[in-house]
Amino acid sequence: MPRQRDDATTAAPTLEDVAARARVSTATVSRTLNSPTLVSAATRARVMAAVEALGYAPNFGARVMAARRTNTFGAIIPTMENAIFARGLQAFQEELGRNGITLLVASSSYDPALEEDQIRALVARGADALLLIGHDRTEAAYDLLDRRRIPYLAAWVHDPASPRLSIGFDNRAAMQALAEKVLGLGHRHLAAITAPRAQNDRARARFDGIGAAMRARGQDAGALAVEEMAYSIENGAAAFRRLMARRPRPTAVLCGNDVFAAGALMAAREMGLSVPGDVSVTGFDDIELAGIVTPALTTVHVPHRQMGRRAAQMLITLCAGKDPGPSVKLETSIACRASLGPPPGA
Amino acid sequence: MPRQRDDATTAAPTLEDVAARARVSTATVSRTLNSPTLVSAATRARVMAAVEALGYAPNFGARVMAARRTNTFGAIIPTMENAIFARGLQAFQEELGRNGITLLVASSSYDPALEEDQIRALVARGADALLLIGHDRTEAAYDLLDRRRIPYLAAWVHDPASPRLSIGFDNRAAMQALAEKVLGLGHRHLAAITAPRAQNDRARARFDGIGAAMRARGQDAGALAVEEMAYSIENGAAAFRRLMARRPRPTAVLCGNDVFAAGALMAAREMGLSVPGDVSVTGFDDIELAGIVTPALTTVHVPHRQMGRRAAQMLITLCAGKDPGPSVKLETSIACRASLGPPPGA
DNA sequence: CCGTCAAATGTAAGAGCTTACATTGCACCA
DNA sequence: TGGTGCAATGTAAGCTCTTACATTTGACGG
Repeated sequence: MPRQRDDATTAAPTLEDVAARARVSTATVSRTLNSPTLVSAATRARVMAAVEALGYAPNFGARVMAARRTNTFGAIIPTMENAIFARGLQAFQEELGRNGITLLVASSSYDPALEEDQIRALVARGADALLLIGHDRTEAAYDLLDRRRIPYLAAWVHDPASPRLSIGFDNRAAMQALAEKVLGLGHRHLAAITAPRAQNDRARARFDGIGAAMRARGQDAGALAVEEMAYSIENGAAAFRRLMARRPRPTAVLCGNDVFAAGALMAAREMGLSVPGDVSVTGFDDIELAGIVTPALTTVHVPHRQMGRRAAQMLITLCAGKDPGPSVKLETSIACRASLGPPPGA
Repeated sequence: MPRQRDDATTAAPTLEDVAARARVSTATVSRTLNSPTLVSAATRARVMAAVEALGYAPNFGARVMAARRTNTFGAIIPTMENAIFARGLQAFQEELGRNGITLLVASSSYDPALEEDQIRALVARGADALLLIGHDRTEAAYDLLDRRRIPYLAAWVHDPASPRLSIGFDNRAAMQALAEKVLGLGHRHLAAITAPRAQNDRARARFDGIGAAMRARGQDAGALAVEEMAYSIENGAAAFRRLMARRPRPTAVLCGNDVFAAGALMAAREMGLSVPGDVSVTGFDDIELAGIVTPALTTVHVPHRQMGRRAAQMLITLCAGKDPGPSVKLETSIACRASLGPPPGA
């Protein structure tokens, strides 16, 4: 079983190499690395010296196979391109780090099939638990997760109707509150820019929130002007231009997230429209961007960092086989900034 | 932890389980999955049915151990919090995806010790190659990489003086060109907001570029007002405020990246300063943000996507044992937008 | 009708680690 | 001085795959 020495410079050193050099058994080396207290100080020093000298790093695959756990969590987010998930994920990672857990991140491009692939990849890599976004995914994905008993948690959502564990906020109610505020200012011609709703429960919920607010005021929700596109600044700008061409022209554009809203603001500037003088614009998520653009965005503030940190804690609890408690509903608030005002002539 | 071995319904199905169900040997199952052409159609169908029925997914660790390669690349970026690396990384991932390679991402928080840990983690996980940012890292990190013969590539830099393979641009020359443009407009009191230079060659190079431009014009580079902080909007704003308190008050603030510049713009607005009327602000990187803020940022445009894509290609070539060619120098340009103008009274 | 050869499949040896269990050695006490 | 018990260490059995090599099967030419 000893490896050939002729390629010793290329091949990674193994436990056995370290053991040989430190003149102990492989078990002792393993213990030195994983449960130092079981090893005498003298031996420990000898082993560490050998590790150092050889530049040894344990082979992860082998370790996983033998130990049957990885101390690795996975997260699959829809996109890394914009900052929607950045802050939450950062907090998630920090909390995991404090607990000695490594985070692997993959992105699904808002594509359920791709997400399923990524879940499979992460599971195969031995992720002990997964953080996912929202509840919308393929049956096969849920199947895999349940079958393998992989603990997982849906973040960025709180849907009382779902039996699945989640941490997040009520996207629908939050958007409804914002829409009610807009309506309360006297706006009668609303428009929405939403992400494709078919496979995105957050987008769907947010959109529905607008309709709910309109109906609550006795308005016809069917009168809402809608543009549906993938999240991006460019798309937000394009959608805004099209909305401004409609008649009656909307006096308030409610965007599915801040990225859209930033695009809308850009388009407005290009078109020479004043915000909120000619038209109001609102966002959702309160990412950093929201405070930077001019005018600053009125948007739904989401407790990103808190969500990330608590998600980590819940998942760790779950992994330990303990009860993480029920799904967590976080509170959102409306960040009132300059982009929202009364309709023109009001 | 989660999976106990005596619980058949919980344990992940193994190759052996699939083999038993399909009434073939484990070798045949493995071949069906990895080299389907070696297996007859009938057998293949039987095996696939078993795979399906059992929800089998190969154990990555075991596969790596046996096959000694992972088709996984790793990337370690300094931060995920802002979008500096997002676009390049996305392109990198897309190109890898086209080649059947999975990307694992980790972030180092601009901390070399942490980066070293992350390198170790990724290498242990069997990353076939690594994408790193810049050339500044610990000796130990380079040691590990060289020892294990892990192909790696430094991106976001092109330092002719470094023998190490890289793809990127000349940060120094790019910033120098921008600074010369600023000076050409008549500015005489420059200020800089830079990231900590000690362990960040890009920040250092950019900063040095400003000094070079000043000297080239016969100015005293020592007169440059400097603020050094970690990249963040908040810090950019704070640094800007402090710079505006200096006398003589700078008429142009050159920021180490667009995030700082966005912060500076915010602070200027709060202070009632007009940009570029009272003070000009420039950025670096030309991330999406640059076009969104008001006024839009004059900044150094970087070909993010091209860099990401070509980085992937080079790394793949390197992994195949072929010659990736020399380090690649990409061209930057100056994106002239509204935030830069002549100094007041000029 | 047999030998040959290729295609299809099987057998079994690792790959590097963890850990249950076994062994050793030594201090301490009766 | 022999027995006890514990701390330190060793032994070796897996963990789940891939693949070199071995075997089986059947078509086909002579």
